[in-house]
Amino acid sequence: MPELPEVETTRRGIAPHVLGNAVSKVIIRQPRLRWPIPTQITRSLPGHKLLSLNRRGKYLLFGFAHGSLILHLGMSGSLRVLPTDTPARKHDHFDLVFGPQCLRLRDPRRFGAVLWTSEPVEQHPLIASLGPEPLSENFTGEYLFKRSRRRRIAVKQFIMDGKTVVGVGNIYASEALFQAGILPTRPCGGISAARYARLASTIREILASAIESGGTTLQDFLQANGNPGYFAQELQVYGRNGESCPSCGSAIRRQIIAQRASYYCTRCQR
DNA sequence: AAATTCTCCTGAAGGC
DNA sequence: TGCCTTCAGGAGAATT
Repeated sequence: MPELPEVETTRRGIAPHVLGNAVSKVIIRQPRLRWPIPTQITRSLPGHKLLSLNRRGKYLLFGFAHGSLILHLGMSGSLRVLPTDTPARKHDHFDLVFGPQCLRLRDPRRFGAVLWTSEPVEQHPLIASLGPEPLSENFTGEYLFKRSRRRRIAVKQFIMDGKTVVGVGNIYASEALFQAGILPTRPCGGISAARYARLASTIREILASAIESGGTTLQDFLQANGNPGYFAQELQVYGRNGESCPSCGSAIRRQIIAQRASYYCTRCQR
């Protein structure tokens, strides 16, 4: 599923194929994603050149002179650059056609989104309320410490909240907490500044290294084979219920926290 | 304000 | 083989 590193990998993968090119056509096969795809873009986009392709959290932002297309991959979405005449398969809901090549959105579970705004994109409600980028300067242990005071939710929930920091999904939350030695159920408001400093570092490191080796995922993406994530092998605790902790050897535990499967070592994480 | 629950959807996996 | 049930999951919306 697309986590922040995979969205970034996607962005880097498709950018050279579409940036600077003019949209020739927009195809909406299934408008019912998380929100309806605005049909106006079939009329308003053709003829316009794609000027920028940025990422904010897990949102991809396609910049045009007269507005921005906001795209989210949800949990099963993928984007591919294909020859425009490639027959659409099941779940291929949306095409942005650039002459001979098209950008195709496939999303079996339809948790993704395609939206349009003619305002500055950072003012869009979905974007405006987002927390800092985990790889930016603003994201520090001190920030996490301050934001968590007088709150009681589990620290795992806290770091998965997009208002706290963007891009930390269920998998990387478990991994970062393991690397930081913090119990995911611990109330966020009682964690020290020193431990948050370590957590901010592990979040940054994990996401950065995931992006770093995103090339492999990118290739799969270009090969259009819907391959599973490269990182499955790198994961220390996620999905490893009952297996031994790579650090101390004791059994990894699975526990549902806020309706999400969470994995941790009861010995290494306090 | 903060926390919790609900919701969208489909494919995979498990039970019988 | 096949049908039915359960579950996973990103994140905004609704509710407490």
